[in-house]
Amino acid sequence: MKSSIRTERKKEIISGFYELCKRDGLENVSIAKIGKHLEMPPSLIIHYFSNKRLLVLGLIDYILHQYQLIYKPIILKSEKDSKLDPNLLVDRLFSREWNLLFDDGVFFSCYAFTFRDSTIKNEYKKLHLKLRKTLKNILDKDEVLSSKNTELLAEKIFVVIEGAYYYLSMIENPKEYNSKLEIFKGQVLDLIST
Amino acid sequence: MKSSIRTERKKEIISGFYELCKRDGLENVSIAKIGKHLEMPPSLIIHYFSNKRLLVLGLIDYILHQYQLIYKPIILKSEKDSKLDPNLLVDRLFSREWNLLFDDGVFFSCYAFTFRDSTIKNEYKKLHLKLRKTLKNILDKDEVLSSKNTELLAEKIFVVIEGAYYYLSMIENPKEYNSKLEIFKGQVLDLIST
DNA sequence: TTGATTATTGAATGTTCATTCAACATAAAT
DNA sequence: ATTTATGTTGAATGAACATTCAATAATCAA
Repeated sequence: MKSSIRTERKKEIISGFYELCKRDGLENVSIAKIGKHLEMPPSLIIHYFSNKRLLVLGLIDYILHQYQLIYKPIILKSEKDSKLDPNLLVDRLFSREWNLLFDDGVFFSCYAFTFRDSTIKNEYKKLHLKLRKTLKNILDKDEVLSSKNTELLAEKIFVVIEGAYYYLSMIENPKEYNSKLEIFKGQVLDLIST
Repeated sequence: MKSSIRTERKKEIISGFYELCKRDGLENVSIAKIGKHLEMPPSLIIHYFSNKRLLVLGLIDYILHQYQLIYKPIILKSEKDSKLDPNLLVDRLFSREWNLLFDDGVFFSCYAFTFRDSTIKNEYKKLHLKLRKTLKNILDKDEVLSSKNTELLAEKIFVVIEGAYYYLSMIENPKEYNSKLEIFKGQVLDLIST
């Protein structure tokens, strides 16, 4: 199929774009650089993404997709089990897997676009809403919790996760990282159990 | 004094740089554009900041300084009062003043630099540490709280504030904004009172 | 096999970029 | 008054930029 070449190439370009952003920063990556990195002429990149704005939109799409993947194992786990194990849930919510899925620097650079592009802002919002709903569904499985306001609870848990993500991404020392991590995990467990 | 001209000019340039970042995004601001905006030749900008990296460092310095200003009224208030009023503290911690002090887009663009520049990362960390200490000092004023682990408490409060800042910056609808804000305020009050 | 569509190339476009430089202007120090 | 340091200007540099275009190659549908 011809369209698969197109799809594959687009993926390849975005992935190369992402790698260079990781290395050099979003503001230092040009179409020419991506071309050199992937050994293809810049005109081919323009052929698939007709201008740089669309290329950036493609990158943001990629980042948001990766972002979603963090929650996939949590969803799968909760589908299997009938009962909620709070400790396991919290472990997964705070797993370091996101560090493997996408680079923090690229993430925040993309997030910054949110403030000047309402299309991008809405994509971020849509994703956040979806993730909170997922968490609410997981919480609703628990007999004790389901009698409470799980929507509110999900909101409170999320703000800790997001704060922790921002905060922990600054810390390099593994010991310090883990001690902070335990604090935030405890904070979420307190929310669930009270 | 001659050095005051230098200081004033440097301030003027950073402030113009900041304004353009707000409007066009950090990645779209050039030295030439700043020059046009301030009606001065690009060579004068290079005269004060010898290259673009130093210019960006100047901007980050400015942003971090503004960031700090958010906490100034809280510190002043706590110096005056001998007793802690939790509601007032929370109101001030979540005041919308930061929106006046600096633009979210510029803030996150600068934050993204953290991941590729350890000098910048350390500046951010230093500031965070300082702010947490400030909060701990305020909490220690309270007789009841001072018997608890206020350092831990400050950590937990901060992660909610940082998460809320990230989260709320995406929400434009004032009604939605305020309802979320109340949730997070309540979350911090629960931390203080339990 | 032919014709149409898509993939790929490389050269060319004009613009903007950060930075340098030499010249001149202003103010401070002697 | 003269020297010295700093402020300011505008022109010039070459590199890098996004994007266009015409030409060729590969793949598909008929």
